[in-house]
Amino acid sequence: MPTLTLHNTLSGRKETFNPVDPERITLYVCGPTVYNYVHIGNARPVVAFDVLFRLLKRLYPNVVYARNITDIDDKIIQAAEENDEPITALTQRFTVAFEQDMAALNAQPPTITPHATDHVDDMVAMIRTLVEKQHAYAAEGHVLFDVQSMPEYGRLSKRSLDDMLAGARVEVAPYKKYAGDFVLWKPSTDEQPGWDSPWGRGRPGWHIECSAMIARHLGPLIDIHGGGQDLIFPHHENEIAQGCCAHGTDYVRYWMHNGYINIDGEKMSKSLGNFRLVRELLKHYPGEVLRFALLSAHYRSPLNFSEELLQHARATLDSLYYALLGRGAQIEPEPGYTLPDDHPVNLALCDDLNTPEAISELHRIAAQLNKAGDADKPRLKAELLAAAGLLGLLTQTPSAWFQQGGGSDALDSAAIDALIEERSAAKKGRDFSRADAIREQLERAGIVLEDTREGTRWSRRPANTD
RNA sequence: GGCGCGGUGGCAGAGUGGUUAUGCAGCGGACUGCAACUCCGUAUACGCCGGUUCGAUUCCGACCCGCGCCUCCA
Repeated sequence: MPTLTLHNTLSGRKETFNPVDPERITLYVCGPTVYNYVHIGNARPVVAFDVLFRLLKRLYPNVVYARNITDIDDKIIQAAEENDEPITALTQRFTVAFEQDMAALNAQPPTITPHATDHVDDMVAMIRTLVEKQHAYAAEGHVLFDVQSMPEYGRLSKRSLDDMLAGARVEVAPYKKYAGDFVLWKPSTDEQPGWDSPWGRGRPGWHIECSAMIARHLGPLIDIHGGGQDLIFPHHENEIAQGCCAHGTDYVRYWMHNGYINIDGEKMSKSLGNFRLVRELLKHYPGEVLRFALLSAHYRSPLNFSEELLQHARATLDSLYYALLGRGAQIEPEPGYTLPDDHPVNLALCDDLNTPEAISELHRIAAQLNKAGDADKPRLKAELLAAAGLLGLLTQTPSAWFQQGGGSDALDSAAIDALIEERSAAKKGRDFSRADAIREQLERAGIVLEDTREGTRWSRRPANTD
């Protein structure tokens, strides 16, 4: 079995992965707050950690992957108010939308999808423990975590308390003992959603849900916790504080954080308003193109998101699907093929998810397949499919890939086939001007023809490819 | 101000103490009725200055530039 190395934010370097229990690998990734459709930046961790999930399942017999749904939050309350809609209707709507969007990106569902509102009791219990252990205190209906009670606080984000407060831009609430203390529980007004607690009716702070749900479903100490770099501080730092202080143990062995998606060199974010919704992008590009684009750079690097990136991703997938399609008779992949452990794609992914390296290996296999004699093609096709499958790519049949799309006004395949037949007859009679006229006619409708030894085949070219 | 990350050929993007990343685009060929696909060949690189070394894009130090975080954010 190849060695899996992962970049750990705690140490700032790649480390060999040593699980707490090889019989039960535990992975947690921060999921969405469901008050809107998700943007492509939200999709990056989902796709990156989906590759990790697939890889871990290859390496270990039992992998438990949890990704939460944050369905209680002040932004949700505000959005529901603006829509004049019950909170649960709003959160259910966007939870379903999120799951649809991620499925379109070929991301496998996690093993567990815990919802924050199903775990308020767990959160209250955990907060109570923190108060008992004197890591938290109640003040004016709030409960706050006392960061000064934890000497290690700041270890993940590599900051001292003094450094953090030096640049603080936020007003300090009067009920805080110390400016860096963060909210575990806050009071609700009668209009706001709330739950009963020892500190009165209220609702949880943002960070406590992940700690409580991890403890409930995965245990006090887990193997891997992932998310975007912007969660390192404060969210994950505070999770560590809650988890370590409540359980008296370590919290997470390996912290993994993906880089940002940029637009024109600037971070894409909800607050800057320069985001691209996955749902919108899916109207113009197949989900696999978005997935490929997200995997074309290493997960920790910034990724500049642009039309050009997506066009390139589509063209590259075209070329890989061409290799699967072949140029003559259809090739059946060798049955029962399994990717060897020392396969370059497997090794690339085991090296901290080096997806660009893995993709370059896909090109190498595709080139071999294009050149191979008939005897070698089934094995190479099976190899390409298995290697790409580890990345969640090339999961469609080539003809489905090339013929997908086409709006309601597009030619149906029967009409296309009829024109192709007419063109073939014209070619046979050496009437090339008629044959070319049909090629041009179809081209205007977004259909590209290719002549092969086995006959003519067609594919849809998106109108926005220029 | 504090802390962190990064600067690779026209573009995207890996990697390495000494021999080709890879893809796209370019150039030259082969194939093709036209085309597409494919194949063969080919040019272009490691921000700047020092240091260590037989040898540095790769290690160390300074500098320049860009980006991010410092309690909304994937």
